[in-house]
Amino acid sequence: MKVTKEQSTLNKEKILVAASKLYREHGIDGIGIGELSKSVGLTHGGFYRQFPEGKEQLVSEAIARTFDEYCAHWSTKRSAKSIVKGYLSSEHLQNKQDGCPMPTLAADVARAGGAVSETYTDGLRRMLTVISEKKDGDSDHTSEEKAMQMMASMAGALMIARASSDQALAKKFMSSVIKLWNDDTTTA
Amino acid sequence: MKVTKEQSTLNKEKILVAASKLYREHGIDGIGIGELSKSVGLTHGGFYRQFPEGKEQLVSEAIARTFDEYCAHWSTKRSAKSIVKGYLSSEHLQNKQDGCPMPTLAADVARAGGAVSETYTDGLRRMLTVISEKKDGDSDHTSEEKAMQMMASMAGALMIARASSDQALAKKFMSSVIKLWNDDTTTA
DNA sequence: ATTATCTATAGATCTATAGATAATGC
DNA sequence: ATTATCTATAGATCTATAGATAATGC
Repeated sequence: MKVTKEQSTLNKEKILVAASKLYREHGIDGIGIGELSKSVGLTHGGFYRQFPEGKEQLVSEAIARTFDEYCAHWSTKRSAKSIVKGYLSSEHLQNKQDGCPMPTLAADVARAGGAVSETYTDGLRRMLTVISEKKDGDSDHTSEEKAMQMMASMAGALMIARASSDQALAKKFMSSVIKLWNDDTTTA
Repeated sequence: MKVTKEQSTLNKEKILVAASKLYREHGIDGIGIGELSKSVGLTHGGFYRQFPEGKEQLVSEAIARTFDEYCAHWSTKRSAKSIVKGYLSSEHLQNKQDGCPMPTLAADVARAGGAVSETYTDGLRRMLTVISEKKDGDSDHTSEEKAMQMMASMAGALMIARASSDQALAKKFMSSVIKLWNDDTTTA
């Protein structure tokens, strides 16, 4: 039953990766410790050795991982505009589990508060930093204010689009925000 | 035990009003039939006569009510800009239970799908209509595209602000979007 | 007689813990 | 000897249903 320390670390990794995806897909309350453990081939009893503080610890660590991953994805993009275009794509619309943690988890985090909210806030700051390092018009960086406007409008549009049962309406919300930043001429 | 038909209708109203508020505050999975019934002084057994199709019916009807209420609130505002200002206020930030159903419920609805998503989509369309009837610069109405951009950016900013444990960061997200629409000079 | 509500309960969850097990790592 | 995991279980939920109750409304 006992496994090597290396395997044990690997098991914790597997739990975090699975949690990160499953929380984005089904919400923080949508997945229990039992189902999560089973999804990586473990039982739920052993979970509490890996996460002695229980579910809140798991959620915090999984959210930190999710922002790591998502910031790394943005880092590969050349400009803020290309981030917006990729964000508001039908690929991202249909794929919650590997997508941005804002439209999927922000409401859950607002309800959870505590350590979860602090980890999340740290992730938001990291996302802002990534955008602010992108070029914007003449400037070699994007202002914090504009980065915030972009994040809010992208996250809102994708979240609304996912809630809509009307695909045409969903696409209109997404393309309206793409257009907002394509037609934009300010360099704040 | 049996009450008058009038009282019975009133009881259903009370359940819907309570559900509308509690869902915005705690999420759709955050309140059970038992707790909801108790909050209006009923037991959960009688719930299924009022809502024969169960929780999904309740959620759909409660969401329709929420949009009714929220659209009525917007209708009292003079301009699209005044809607934005009221939306991104600390009052709205702190008061989920009477606030807009986009930042609180859109992610839950995306997960729920089905009839809930259809009711929600209808509500989104009604919100668009209310904004589009507001003046915008020279024009006596606001374009659908601009209404969508406003809704997405407002909903995103408020949702992110509520998830943030840093109040200063929360306010910055909100004021960035207020500024986006105050500095705006286009009339699409 | 009809029916709105209540009581009681079934069957599935959920988080968390206790103690057993068995392999690692000293 | 230590410890990562498993088994079993406690105690709280959750949605939903069956049948009892008692007041309405014919």
